[in-house]
Amino acid sequence: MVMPQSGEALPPLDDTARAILDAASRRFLHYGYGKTTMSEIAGDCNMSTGNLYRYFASKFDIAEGFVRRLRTDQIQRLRDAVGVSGLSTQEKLRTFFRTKLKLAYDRFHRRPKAYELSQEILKERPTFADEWEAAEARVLVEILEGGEMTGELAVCNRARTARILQDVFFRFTSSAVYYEGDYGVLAGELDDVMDLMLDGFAQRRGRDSS
Amino acid sequence: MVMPQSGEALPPLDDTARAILDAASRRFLHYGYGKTTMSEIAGDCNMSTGNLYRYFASKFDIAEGFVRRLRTDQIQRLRDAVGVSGLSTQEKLRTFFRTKLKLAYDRFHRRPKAYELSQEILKERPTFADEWEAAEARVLVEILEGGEMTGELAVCNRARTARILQDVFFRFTSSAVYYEGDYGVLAGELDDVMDLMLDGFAQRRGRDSS
DNA sequence: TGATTGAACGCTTCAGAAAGCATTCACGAA
DNA sequence: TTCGTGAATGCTTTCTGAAGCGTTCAATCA
Repeated sequence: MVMPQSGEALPPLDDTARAILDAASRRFLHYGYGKTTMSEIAGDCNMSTGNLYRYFASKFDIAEGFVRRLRTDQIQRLRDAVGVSGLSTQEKLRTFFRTKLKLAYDRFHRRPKAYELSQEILKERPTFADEWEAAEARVLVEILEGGEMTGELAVCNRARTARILQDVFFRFTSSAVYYEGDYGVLAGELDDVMDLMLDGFAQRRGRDSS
Repeated sequence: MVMPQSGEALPPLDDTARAILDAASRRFLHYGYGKTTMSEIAGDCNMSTGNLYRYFASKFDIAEGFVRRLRTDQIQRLRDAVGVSGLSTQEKLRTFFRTKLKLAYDRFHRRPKAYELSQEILKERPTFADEWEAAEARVLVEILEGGEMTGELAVCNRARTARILQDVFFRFTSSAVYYEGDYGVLAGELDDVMDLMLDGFAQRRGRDSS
């Protein structure tokens, strides 16, 4: 088996690798990263510590694998949320960011260990963080594309527009806010921002078509 | 003399209090909060440590005083920047946030100790942080008022709009970004966001006047 | 009476020793 | 050749006692 390198895109996981990740995930969720030891993970899988290193380059990489799953799941949920039929492009954009806020807020309050670990990994591995942002941007670009096809939107540069959207809603995906903020208030502010945003798009469409 | 309580709005400072704050500021800037001792501050002012507590309730309150000065200065700079004559309302809004980004970015890189201390105090004293946000919002509200008077803008709720603006540009005032981000890139993204924002306002004005 | 002092108190930080843990590697089993 | 082991290694965290520092207060000064 090829030793996986840090940060590289993983091929579909081995059974053993998956077992390791499962065991580690359980422990990370209950006790957190710091309070989980490699021996414990190995013990849960009935193997020795040394063998873990045949499947993951380091403990931190196991954690990255854990977060990668969360991330994949989250992107999928976002896709599902905006994929329901009958949504206009504007509704899709709103749903996207509402859902993202809700998922982040819930995870922050209901699975603090998972949230904390995500933040840690995203901070230590900028590449990985970029990967996630890019994956989200891809979903946004698809929404924008859909909007252009139906004529609901006129966007000159989709990737750039996606980036702008991510900038604009940054506050609602930034942990600092979750400590204090009541969810309802946050969601309300998000809607206000979205309204202004959409008016901006409307203005641009109007200008282009004139 | 009345013992000042933590967090309360300070009356214009006593000469002695100002001397303490001056001495403390010098030390905070050079050595940081942690490496500055109360004896050193007292020594610089030719007084005993005990006497410091007649003017400030705690070391942390001295630091708050220090940050309060920075904040006041920053608000003044923002006012100056948007106050130059001949600026349209849209240019004022752009200037406001460009200036804010520039000030924060510069302080982060040129006076890291001051930046760090600001962050710390703002985190520990939510009330104080709110005060700052409110002061900024006041400047924004004034800009918006000006825009309404000249008919450049149509805003239904000024305070709320100011809040939306603060939300939208949150990313550019959030420290996480300064580590990595090149200033030019950040400023460019800020402009992109501002363009969309202003289009949103334009759309609303158009809709109202129709 | 109001301002100031500096020693005393107890919490926090720090240095150095001890323990624990991530990681490696030489070796064995399938 | 692949998978797996578990003791050895050395980095990191934890522990503990001592030093340092913020804070208080009874006493002194003007």
